[in-house]
Amino acid sequence: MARILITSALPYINGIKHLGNLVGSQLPADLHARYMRARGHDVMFVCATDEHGTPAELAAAKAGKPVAEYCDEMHEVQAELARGFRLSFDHYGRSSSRQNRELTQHFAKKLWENGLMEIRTERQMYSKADGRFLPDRYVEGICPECGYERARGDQCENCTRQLEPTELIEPRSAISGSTDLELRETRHLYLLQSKLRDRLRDWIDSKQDWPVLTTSIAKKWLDDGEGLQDRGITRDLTWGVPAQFPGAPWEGMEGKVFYVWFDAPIEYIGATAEWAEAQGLDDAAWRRWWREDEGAGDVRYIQFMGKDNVPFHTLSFPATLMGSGEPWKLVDYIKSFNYLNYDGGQFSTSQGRGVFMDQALSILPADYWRWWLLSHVPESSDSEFTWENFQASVNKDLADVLGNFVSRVTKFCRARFGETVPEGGEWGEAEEALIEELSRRLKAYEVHMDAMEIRKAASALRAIWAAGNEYLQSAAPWAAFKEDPARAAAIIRLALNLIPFYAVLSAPFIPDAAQAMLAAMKAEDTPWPGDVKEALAALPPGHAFTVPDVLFAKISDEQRAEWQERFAGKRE
RNA sequence: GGGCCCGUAGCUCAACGGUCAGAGCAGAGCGCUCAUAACGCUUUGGUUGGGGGUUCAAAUCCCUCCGGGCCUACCA
Repeated sequence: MARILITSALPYINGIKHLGNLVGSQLPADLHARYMRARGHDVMFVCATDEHGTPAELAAAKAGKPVAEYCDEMHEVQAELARGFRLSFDHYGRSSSRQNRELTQHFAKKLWENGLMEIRTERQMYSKADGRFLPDRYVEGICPECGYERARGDQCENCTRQLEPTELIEPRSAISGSTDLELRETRHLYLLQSKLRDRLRDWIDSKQDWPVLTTSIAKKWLDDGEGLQDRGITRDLTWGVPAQFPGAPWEGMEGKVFYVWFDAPIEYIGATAEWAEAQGLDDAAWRRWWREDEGAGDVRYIQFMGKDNVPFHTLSFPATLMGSGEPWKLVDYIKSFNYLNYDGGQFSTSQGRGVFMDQALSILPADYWRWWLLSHVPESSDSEFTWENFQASVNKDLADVLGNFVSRVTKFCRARFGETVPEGGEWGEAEEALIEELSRRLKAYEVHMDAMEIRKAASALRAIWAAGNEYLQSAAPWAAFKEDPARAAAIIRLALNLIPFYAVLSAPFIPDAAQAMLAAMKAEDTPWPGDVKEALAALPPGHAFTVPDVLFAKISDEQRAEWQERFAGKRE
């Protein structure tokens, strides 16, 4: 039994996420966690809401609430949606937790002691009307290059030129519109990543099995221009982890907080600590997942994230862990994803274009979305959601191939033999051939699932479902029943046994339907199949079952058209 | 400006430089009738964005053009 630590990129607290966000980290992470648990491994799967930073403060202000209260509410909303999508976190934490605050300050202390931080003075735009320093992109003005009137302080969207906020003509606050801005000096802690460049490069170079998408982004940052840059890791905000610790030697850091990108990944550890507390366990329980000197030596750590998150996970966070000088567990494998597009364009939170997690669950059960999203996950390049494709995939794969298989088998048996597994008859060549085929396909499925090749795994799973229909068609129990009822009984006994077999294999993708299949067959304790032949004899003659309700209803053309219209843009 | 990625059948996607470029869906034909008008079998369909080059051999490597996307470190 292996020990596997799985983390998904943290969803930002600010608002409900769309399906592109879901499929880019949390959903594939859940698939892997469920699969590994099913294979008997010891899994720790954590995620959390990422709650600090300027956007959270602004969103709270817009909602007219104190930021802490806003985060309390939004955390619960996101946690509920995660449950709705059946994301099987061992713990869904919060980056604003006590545990994360303590860990973040601990790492800062160690980095300072190890000479990897320093205080630098810089000048930054301050808005008197807003009473806050403005991050570059929160300063707007006229682009000095092209005259575009809504250029941001980091870059002009129109001509793509990179800018400094001070270059903008008639600069104003993007928050209030106020033009009462001034440059003020402010002091910040910098993480001296440049000192860790060689260690980071050696570490990246040792990861031969990482996808190019991951290593190329990391190397770009390591080698581009003057190489890896030092990063400011504090901000002039009130909401966040105070840039302090007892006895901190940082004069002038009072009232400042750590930058959200510094404390957010530390919350992976924090969430595990929160888990221990919630379970009533001591610190050793979580440290055995994270400290190589306290039991994490045999842990395999896998991170799931969108490609935009890669630099922080290949460089910044490892720099924090390495720089501490303590034996913290570094990631072993990073599974990163491209983007999911929506019907010819991008998902857009601001324009309400695309389907958001709450909306998705309001129109269809989680399994429909899970199946489509996972079987089309953007692994090798950006992929595309269209309603036509969604409807076709769900109707064909889930309703026709799998759902209808369960229906035809259970109903045939009920009509001819009653609601118990029939006895009599022998397995012959057709059954041996099926077992051989399923053994081969199961092996392929496991190989792809182990390798996190999700689309290939989905395809292999579908082929396993289809094999049941092929078998039934050629064995034709309805014809055999007229001549040789015992033969029909043998066929149906095998077909009934395929249902729990399918349920167990499918559970990582479609957990609710799998549960319904197992419940109908009264076989909730079915384990992952070792030997296919044995697995298909698990339900003995005389075993009672029930005919389940329709597992997957089809999506009609009318529904598809309505949803297509409803989610085209401009969310109310 | 710099860097990276992508472009393959009507659609969504596969293919270590090496058998006639594959699969699912859609389309066509046949079969079956247990089932959610479901299932099975057969089948149509591609000058791999254009052009050039390297090679015994190119979807794959190189150059170039066209089209689309991403990143560029203070949104996260």
